[in-house]
Amino acid sequence: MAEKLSFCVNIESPIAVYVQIENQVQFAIASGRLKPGDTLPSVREMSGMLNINPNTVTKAYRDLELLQLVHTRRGVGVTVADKAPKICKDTTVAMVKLHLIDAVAECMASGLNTNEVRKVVSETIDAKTAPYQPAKRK
Amino acid sequence: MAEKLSFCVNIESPIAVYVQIENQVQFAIASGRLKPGDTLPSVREMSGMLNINPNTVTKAYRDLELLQLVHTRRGVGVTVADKAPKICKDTTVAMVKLHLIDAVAECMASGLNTNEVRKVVSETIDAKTAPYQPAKRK
Amino acid sequence: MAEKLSFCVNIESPIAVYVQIENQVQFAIASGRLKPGDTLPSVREMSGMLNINPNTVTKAYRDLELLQLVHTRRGVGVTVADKAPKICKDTTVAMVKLHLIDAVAECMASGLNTNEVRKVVSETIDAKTAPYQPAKRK
Amino acid sequence: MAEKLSFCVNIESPIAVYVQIENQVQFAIASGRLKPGDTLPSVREMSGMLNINPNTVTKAYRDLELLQLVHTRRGVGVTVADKAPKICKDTTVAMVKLHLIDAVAECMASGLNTNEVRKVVSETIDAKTAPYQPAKRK
DNA sequence: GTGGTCTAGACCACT
DNA sequence: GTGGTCTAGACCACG
Repeated sequence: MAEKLSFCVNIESPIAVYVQIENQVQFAIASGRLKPGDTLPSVREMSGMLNINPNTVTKAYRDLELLQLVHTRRGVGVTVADKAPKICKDTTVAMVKLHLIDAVAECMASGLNTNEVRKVVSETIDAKTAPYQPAKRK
Repeated sequence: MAEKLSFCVNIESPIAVYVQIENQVQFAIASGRLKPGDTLPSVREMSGMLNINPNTVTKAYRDLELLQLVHTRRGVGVTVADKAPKICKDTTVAMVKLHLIDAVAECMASGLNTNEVRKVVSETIDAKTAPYQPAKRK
Repeated sequence: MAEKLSFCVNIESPIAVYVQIENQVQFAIASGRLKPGDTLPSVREMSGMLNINPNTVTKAYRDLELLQLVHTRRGVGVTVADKAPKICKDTTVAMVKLHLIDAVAECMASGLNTNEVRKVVSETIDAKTAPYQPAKRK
Repeated sequence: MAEKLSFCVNIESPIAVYVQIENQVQFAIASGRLKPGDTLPSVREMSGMLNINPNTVTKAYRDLELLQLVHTRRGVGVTVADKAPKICKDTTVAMVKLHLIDAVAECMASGLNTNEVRKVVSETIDAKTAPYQPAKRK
C-alpha cells in the first residue's frame, strides 16, 4: 500500500485538470512510486485534497482504466493494475522523450545558443528531485 | 521579401492549429528567417498550402497583429513589423526555455536516467539545423 | 458521408446509455454502415435525437476516441478513424461471439432442450435484418 | 443434500458478483442439480470458496429468499423451497431465451455471417455438458 | 456552428 | 464507505 502520495494540480494551466491527474498517476507508476496493487486515493479523498469536483477525478480514473493502468471496483476502490508499470514505461518514457526532443528543437529553431540550452538542462536536472509539478505550458 | 518559408501544421495535435502557425512565425522572426518588412504568405495562399480553413490563418495573423509582430494593410498584405525581432527575442526565448524546463522536469518525474536525458538533448541538438517542425506533444 | 444512421437507446436497460451508444457505433463500423471518414451525428444532434443529455453522448464519443475508433476535432466534429474497421472487426466479432457462446451455455445450463435452442436462434436470424436494438439484458 | 456443487464468480465482470451467484443458483435449480430441501453452502463457506466478501453472499441469498426460491432458517441454513423448481423454470427459461435472442441479434448487427452464427451455436451445444460457467460479458 | 471542461447535485449499485 | 451514471447548466476553444 502506498504510504505518501502527493498530487497537485494547477487550475490556471491550459492543460485540463483531469489530464494533469492522469499524467501524475502515470509518472508515479513509471517511476515506481505507485506499484501494482496499490490503491489510489478515493475519488472523494482526491477531490477534497485537490479542492476540485469529484467528477473531474472520476473522469481521470476512468481514462486510466481504459488505458488498463488501474482496476476500478465499486465499493472497493481503484487499484494499480499488474501490467501498469510495463505499459507506463513503454509509453510514458517515449512520451517524455518526445516532449524533450520537441522542446530542444524549439530552442534551436528560435535561435537559442547551444551552450545555453545545455545550461538550462543541467540546472533543471539539479533542481528536480522534488515530485512532479504540472507544467504551465502555453 | 522572404524567399523560402516552409510552414507545416499537425492537424492531429492537441495544440490548436492557429497557435502552431503563430509559433512558427514567431520562431522565424526570432531566428532571423523573417525580417522586418518581409511579407507573410497571404491568407488564401497559406490556407491552401496547409490545407486548412482560411479562418484559422486569419485568426493567427490577427493574434500576431495584436502582439504587434506584423502589420496588416488592405491590398498590401501582412508584413513583419520593425520592432518584431526585439519583441520575439524577449518573449520567445523565455517561452522556449520554460518548455525546456518543463520537459526536463517531466523526464525526471517519470524516472528517466540523468545520462539518458543529456544524451537525448545532445542528439537533438546535433540533428536540428533544419527548420522547426511543429511539436506532436500530448 | 453516411446518409442514414438510426440510433436508439433503452433508458430502462441496466446497460449504461453511453455504453449502448458506443456499442451501436462499433457495430455500425464493424458491419460497414459507418466507414472511415464518415462523420458521426454531432453531440447536440445525437442528444436531441435520443432525448438524452449531451454530456452522455460526449462520454460515449470520448471513449470511442480513446479506443482509437474515431477522431474528434473541435469545431469540426467526430469522424470515423481509418483503422476503425480493422479494430472493430478484431474486437467486436470476438465479443459478440463470446456473448453468443455465453448465451447458449446459459441455455444448456438451465436445462433447455437443444432443439428449442436452435429454433430460437433460427427465428432470431430470420427476424433480424432490422438495425440493432439495444439489449434489455438483466 | 446436494453432493457436488461448484460455483464460481468472475470478479472482473461488470455483472455484479451477487447477481452471478443468484443466477448460478437459479440455473442449478432449473436444471435439477439443486432440488427442494437441498441445503446451499453456508454464507461463510461460500464466501471462503469464492474468496469474496460474506456480505455479497448474504445479499444473494436474501434476494433468492425474496424470490421465494429458498428458505433461510437460523441454525439450520438456507434450503431450496418446494416450489422453487417451478418458479425457476418459468422465469429462468424466459430469461435465458431473451439473452440468446439478444446475443444472436448482436451477431447480426455486427455483420456476422449467418452460417458462422449457427456454427458457433452448434459447437457450444456440443461442448456444454459441463456445469454453468458465469459469463464474461462486456 | 462544432466539441471540451468543469461544477453541482441527485440517485443508484456494490462491499 | 466505495465508484457509476446521469442531468442541468455554465463557460471556453476552435473553425
